[in-house]
Amino acid sequence: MSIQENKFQAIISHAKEYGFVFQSSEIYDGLSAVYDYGPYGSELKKNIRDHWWKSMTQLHENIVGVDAAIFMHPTTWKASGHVDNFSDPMIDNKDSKKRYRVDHLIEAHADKLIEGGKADEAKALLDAMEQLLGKDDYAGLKQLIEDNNVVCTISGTKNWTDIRQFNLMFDTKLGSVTDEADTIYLRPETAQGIFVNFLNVQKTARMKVPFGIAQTGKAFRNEIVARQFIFRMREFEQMEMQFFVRPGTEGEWYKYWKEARLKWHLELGIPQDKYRFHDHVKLAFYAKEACDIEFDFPMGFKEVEGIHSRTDHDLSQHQKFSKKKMNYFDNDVDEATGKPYGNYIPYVIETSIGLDRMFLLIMCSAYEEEKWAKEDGSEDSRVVLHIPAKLAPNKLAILPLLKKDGLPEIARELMNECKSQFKCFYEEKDAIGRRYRRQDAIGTPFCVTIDHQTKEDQTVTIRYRDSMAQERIHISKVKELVLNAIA
RNA sequence: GCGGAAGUAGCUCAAUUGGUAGAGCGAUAGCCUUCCAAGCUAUAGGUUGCGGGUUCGACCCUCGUCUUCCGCUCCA
Repeated sequence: MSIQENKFQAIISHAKEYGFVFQSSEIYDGLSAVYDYGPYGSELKKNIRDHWWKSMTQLHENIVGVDAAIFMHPTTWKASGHVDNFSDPMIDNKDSKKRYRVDHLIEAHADKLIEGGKADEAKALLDAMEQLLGKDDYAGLKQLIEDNNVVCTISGTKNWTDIRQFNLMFDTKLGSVTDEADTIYLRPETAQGIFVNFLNVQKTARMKVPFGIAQTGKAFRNEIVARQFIFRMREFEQMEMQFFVRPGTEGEWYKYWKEARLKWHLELGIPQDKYRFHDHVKLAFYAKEACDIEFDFPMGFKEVEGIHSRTDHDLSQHQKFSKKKMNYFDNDVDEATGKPYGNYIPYVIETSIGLDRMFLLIMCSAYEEEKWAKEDGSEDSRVVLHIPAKLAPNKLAILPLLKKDGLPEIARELMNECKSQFKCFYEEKDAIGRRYRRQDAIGTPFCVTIDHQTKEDQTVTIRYRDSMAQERIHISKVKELVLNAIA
């Protein structure tokens, strides 16, 4: 195992040990690829979400939010393409370990038959396949594969597993009487909740193109292999913003958001060399341009965020399936014609970031094991999370040096003054150094210590997490100092 | 999903060819302490992942199962 993988394991252990992330339902042996956030994890996650939300909606006058339901009308997913594109029967060859889509496998075999001059057999095979696929008869399909001696191109054997359905989407029943219930899906992406509300939002918030709609929320995907901790989960949270633009301007807006989103990451103080763009070469059929922002995780560069130029595909699809006009009337004057741009379906630039991946990014970026020599020559060490102050679960730890002589009372006063402004942590137990270490381990950027001198001149020691430096400041300056750091 | 490895206290690990589990750290409650972990005392915490089998007796042998890790496979 490499050093990098060891570091990843250490981060996962640390996340559990200090109440950031637990495996779901751990007392029942866990649920694969599902995780829970603990006390500090839920704070950090909320802080990341809030920071993103604020940077989108508060700092952009032309972006507003929605909070669409997880349940959506089933037709939504027909329109989006998720029903048809992500529910394929799959089969594995046990010898080569290669997995095939059943239809691809049989079609490839039919092609070979045609090459061999057996067009009739090929047609019969494909017809039989269509029939069985239509009935979802997997046993029949497997029989068909075996009867026709379909072999794996790699191993050359026909040692097949049973056919399994791969469904990207989870389904459930709406309605209390199951018999009469319709199948509905847990959304596999939040974006469609924005698209179906496009006109509601545009009209009620009186938005003019170009404008954006932001949303954070849970999404659900059945992953074939879901590993790597919270990087790939079955239940996860997205932070998406769909930006609606006039057709023809999508290129410049794509460029704008590509730069703006990277800037958002860098402003958190994370080094630029940990990031890179990955421009998609193979584009989805509806996309004009697409790229990922990748981060250098311990397991390599991986996607954190995607920026996609999606044309008018989604809105057009919803117009087609819902039979409701998705037009926007643009009153701005086109200089070329001297007339308003008029009616059109806007094009969309999407920015989509995984909240859980951003959480992992922060943890990986922040985690450090430090070692140094003390004055007496012995070795000292600590584990510290250099979480950006504005995202840290606790902002300030308030620590009376001794739990007597009136020091706790002064500390409590400071606590009461600060706790409505930002998250504080109070502790009077154990040696001061140990208390500092505990706060380092959960990423608290500031500790303040109240001692006897505080009683004389109202100064306290403020201790900085990253440098471990200490300085004395007046107790009345503490709140301001922290507020400035997290603004 | 396939193959390999592993599962003992919150964590890291012990337990002599099978004789019904211990330590350190951590936690909690005190004590002592005037500014960077590892001072003192006490307490809590384990049907040895779970379920069968062999045996007088299983943490140890065996089968199944679950979970995790590694490799492969899949991934709008």
